Amino acid sequence: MDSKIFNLKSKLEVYKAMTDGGNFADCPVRDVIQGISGKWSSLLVMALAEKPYRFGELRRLVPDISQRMLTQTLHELQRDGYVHREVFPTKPPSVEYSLTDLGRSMFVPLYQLVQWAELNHDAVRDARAVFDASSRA
Amino acid sequence: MDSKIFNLKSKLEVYKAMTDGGNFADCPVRDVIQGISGKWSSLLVMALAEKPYRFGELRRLVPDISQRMLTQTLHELQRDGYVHREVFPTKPPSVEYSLTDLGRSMFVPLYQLVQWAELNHDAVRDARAVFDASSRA
DNA sequence: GGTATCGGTCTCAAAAAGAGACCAGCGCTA
DNA sequence: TAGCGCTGGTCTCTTTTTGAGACCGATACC
Repeated sequence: MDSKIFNLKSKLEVYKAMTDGGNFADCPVRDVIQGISGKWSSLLVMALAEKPYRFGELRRLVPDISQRMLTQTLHELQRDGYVHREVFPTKPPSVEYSLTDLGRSMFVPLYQLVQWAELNHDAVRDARAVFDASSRA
Repeated sequence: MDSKIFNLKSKLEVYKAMTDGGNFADCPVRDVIQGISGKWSSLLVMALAEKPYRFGELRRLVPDISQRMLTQTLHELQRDGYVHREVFPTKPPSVEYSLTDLGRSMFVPLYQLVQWAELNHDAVRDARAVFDASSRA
């Protein structure tokens, strides 16, 4: 455990949490963050924050997700406790996905980040344009 | 453009923003979110929020990132305008990475999310344990 | 002359994701 | 009654992404 992070006397307690006091690999905060930073996770949470959706509805709502990844991402979100899955015994059976209390709680800071993205996507797009122009030169 | 999202009359403006009014594939907000939701992006931003770091320092600070992914992720963060890369003409040349104003601005909501993760990783761990136990049964 | 540091790139293998066929069970319709 | 579609998935195959590690030139140190 010869990590440098303790010697730095960082004032960012959360950063220390994210590194588990020097242990970057098996860190709980990184574990949680990586669970919600998947390619489709945040989008599905944003969708389900509005109202519960059924499997097929989500598939039509997000046309560019494969059925395989929709199943898998919902499964992960359910495993981590963000999403509740309920099967209704209709014919054919329908499955409804909804946010749990934990999911709604996580939605609050996620919403902040998405708001930031909405306010700043022009800046990011401009930065990319500048970068691409200067690297072509 | 026969998306269902407009018919839903969602009250979540940000969700509409994330879906670009029904266009899920080419949406600016999704574009920005996906740029910062990579496996290593948030961790590197958290590290650089503390202070600037050099390439080798980051590599030692995050031992489980490959040199290839460190290069690539820093490159993407620089392209999106979050990170500034400065080369110092020492022998051998050293390269310092630091957050830009845009990066520090994005750090604010990211920090909120990481704080949430720190406060709730027990709940997530418990949810996983319950889920795994019930799926083995 | 050998070895180490710097910040990378290159190649190859492994893992993850995407595309699309396929499934059972039921309702509808021709 | 034969066909077709809808449900929520799984299975297989291909393509993309990631990881592991060798290699690089220039320089400093011993």
